[in-house]
Amino acid sequence: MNYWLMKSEPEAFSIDDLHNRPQQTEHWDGVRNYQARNMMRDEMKIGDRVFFYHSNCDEPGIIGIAEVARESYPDFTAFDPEDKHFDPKSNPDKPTWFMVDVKFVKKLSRTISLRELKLKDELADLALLRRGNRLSIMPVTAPQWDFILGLE
DNA sequence: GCCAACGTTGGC
DNA sequence: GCCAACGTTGGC
Repeated sequence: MNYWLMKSEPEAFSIDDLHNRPQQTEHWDGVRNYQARNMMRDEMKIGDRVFFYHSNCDEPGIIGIAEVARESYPDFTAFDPEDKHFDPKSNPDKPTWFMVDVKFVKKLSRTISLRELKLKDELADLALLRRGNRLSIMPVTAPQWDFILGLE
């Protein structure tokens, strides 16, 4: 099993939004970065665990846990000219962009803030904390995952 | 292939 | 709102 961290701006899509979806599941559309796409397309497997991270908000940090509920398939929002994430260069016969479905698992008892994560020597190599990392999807190692859960 | 200009992310 | 750190685009 692999572990991941996925960022979302709560004003756009929060963990409560995920919780309120039918089957508590939603497709993770709109990723338009090749590194993040490759992780979804090639590496994210059913049952993989995901830290749900709220970015661009009052208290950026890990707010809950989700899991991969469906493995990669074409991100259809790329084909819709009305969609914010429309990509005129992508086409359904040879899709450029992929997504997975994620399912709500639980909210943490408290937000583990970015500020707190930065203080921990054990997380020095966490992708989230590496300088300048703006990827919206990042891998988490098993030891990092366990350590972070231990902070709750 | 180089690189300047531009757009986006996201913490602060 | 500011701005650093990117990734992308496009002229050459």
